[in-house]
Amino acid sequence: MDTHYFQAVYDVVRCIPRGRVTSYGAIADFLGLGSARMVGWALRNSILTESDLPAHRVLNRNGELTGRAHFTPPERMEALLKEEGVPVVDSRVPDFDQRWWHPRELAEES
DNA sequence: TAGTTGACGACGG
DNA sequence: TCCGTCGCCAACT
Repeated sequence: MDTHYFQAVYDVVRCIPRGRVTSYGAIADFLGLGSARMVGWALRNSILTESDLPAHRVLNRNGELTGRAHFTPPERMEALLKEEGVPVVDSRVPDFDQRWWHPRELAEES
């Protein structure tokens, strides 16, 4: 598969700090993909090709774990977040605002 | 080749 | 504030 932008998405996801989360829109915005759905596509594909990717740190803009259905088992996404100290209530991160991380911080660091 | 789908988000009523 | 609709664009059938 020569979809280079998939790799770009993986790179960003891999850089998300432990205990922090981000949204599909933030990644799409940072990479200039134009659509958050592209990020969803990349992440769905990552389940098959990038098993070590911390995809559980990517939520939708409401802080909901909309992608958990693609994990095996689905509870794994929630478990991984809790393991990192991120509270999950009813498939959602209550303090999403405070834990939200924008890829822009990555560019500012380097 | 064309139509449908999808782990989303912004906007208008 | 809540809900429905539309746009985004690549992959799949």
